[in-house]
Amino acid sequence: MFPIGKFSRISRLSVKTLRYYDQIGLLKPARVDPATGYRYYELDQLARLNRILALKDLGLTLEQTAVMLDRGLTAEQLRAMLRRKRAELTQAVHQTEDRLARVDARLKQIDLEGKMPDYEIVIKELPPLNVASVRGIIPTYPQQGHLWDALEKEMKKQGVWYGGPCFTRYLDGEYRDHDIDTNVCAPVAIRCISNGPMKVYELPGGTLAVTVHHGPFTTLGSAYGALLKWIEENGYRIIGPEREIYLKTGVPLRQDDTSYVTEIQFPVTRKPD
Amino acid sequence: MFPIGKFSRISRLSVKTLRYYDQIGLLKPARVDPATGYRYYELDQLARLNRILALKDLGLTLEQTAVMLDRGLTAEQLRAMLRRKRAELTQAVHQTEDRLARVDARLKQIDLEGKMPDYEIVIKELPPLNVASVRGIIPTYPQQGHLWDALEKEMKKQGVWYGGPCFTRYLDGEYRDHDIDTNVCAPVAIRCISNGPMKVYELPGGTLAVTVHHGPFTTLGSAYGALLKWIEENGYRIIGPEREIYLKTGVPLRQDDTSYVTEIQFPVTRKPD
DNA sequence: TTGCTCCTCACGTCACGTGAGGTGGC
DNA sequence: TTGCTCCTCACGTCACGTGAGGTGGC
Repeated sequence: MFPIGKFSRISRLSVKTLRYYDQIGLLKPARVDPATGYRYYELDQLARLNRILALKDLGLTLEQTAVMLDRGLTAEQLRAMLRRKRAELTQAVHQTEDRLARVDARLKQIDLEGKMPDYEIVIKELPPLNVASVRGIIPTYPQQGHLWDALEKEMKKQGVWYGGPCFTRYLDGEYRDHDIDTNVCAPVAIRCISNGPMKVYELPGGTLAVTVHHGPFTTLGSAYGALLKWIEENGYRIIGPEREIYLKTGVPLRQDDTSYVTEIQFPVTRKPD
Repeated sequence: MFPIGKFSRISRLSVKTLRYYDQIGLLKPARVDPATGYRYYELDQLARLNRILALKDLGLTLEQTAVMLDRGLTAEQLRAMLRRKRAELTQAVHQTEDRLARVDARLKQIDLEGKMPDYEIVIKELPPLNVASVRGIIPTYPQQGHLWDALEKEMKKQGVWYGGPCFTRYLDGEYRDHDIDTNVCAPVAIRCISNGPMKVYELPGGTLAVTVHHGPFTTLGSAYGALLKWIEENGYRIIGPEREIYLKTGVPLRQDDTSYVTEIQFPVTRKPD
């Protein structure tokens, strides 16, 4: 019978850890002196302790470890648990590798430009979104006013309110400086219906690479440039039309208003390695 | 000016998160109503928020993020910070991959044998250890009694006490069944000196693959087998003589006492990928 | 007035580590 | 008696999430 200190030296676990394992019922001492509360362990308990450490080492939580040790698991349950762990770990490896790639991209950029980037890019998961929208071909980017007018008119007619900031989607799938296939959108509650040029549908959710541009529309190009470069350098691939979200604009709309705020979103997916 | 709920929807961060960032001073609202405590944010703050998320995304803690944003860091400091992060992440990837390999080894084993292994193997880091020891060539493993006698005699003469369980090291570096180069050791406090056959020295610390055998010395072989198999399968390499630690023995020593407990340790290192 | 939004505690998470303050055993 | 070991709280960690209980604004 070893008091906790000796058993700690034998097992090379801290006394605190042994007490904690006692507390959560993972490894109870063989005997506890009822008068003093002293814990006494047997060498036999090293077997269980080693099993605990081995499972912990595989990445199981202490609770999962307790379950595995105390409910006699079948080989099949064991396999299932380990397979789940395997999937988790594989994903963790990928996530960390992605992160590493982003750190590397930062380092490279600092070496080139000696400073933090002008645009911060973030990956976000967005839920699906119900929108009312109007689609049309516009001669140049600034000339989309009539699409907005048509959308607003129909929304007013149906008495529908905006459920968030409006945005435009560019559907060509490549950069064009004229005759651009454009889709102006307003988030709405679900109770409005397609009518005339206005279509109501659900935009699917998913993974988006996002940045925010503070400044006039005339300099939006640099935000696009930074975002596209980032997507390329970090091993993502664009899988759908981008969205340009007008977080702050004004009436009348001016192309060179420096107080405007615009968010750009590209749906992306990781390139396979 | 947006109250916290609207700003939450724009930034796609939870209200709780925004309040938390306020609390730790990472992102204060542009204005707080002194009467109601209501928080109000400006769109301008999205710039800082995105910078925060981007740095968090690289794996910095919120505290490190705050440091980077608030102390104007030089490009050099920035680089240093990111390099440290890089090293951390690289190590994390390796650790997770190792873990994955261990889970795979388990799965394979379950497929083969349909159960948990008889021996649990754990990797441990041990500190250096001062030992008194006697070395000699013994005809077979059980015949090491005279080495122990010599060690005990000299320790008694110097009045030295055992500082932990005794152990044997086998120095041949390969398996032999006769004429084994053997080193019997007792941990001691530092204040004893080499004399005659007894040598005092410091055993270096390091990484060891460890298992515990519960049973007689006659079946120690299966513990060795399991441990060596594990080392092979998990991509480690043996880099020194193993230690056989006698956690529980008896007087007189019996080869077939089933209550004995013995720990086996192999110094190892990861094989390079 | 009714909902909705906002507020501030307080507690939980995970696997322990770090004291503080006190007692038992040789 | 002096050290050493052991004990039990209580609190901290990290980045929030989850209520409870209450108030402000339209």
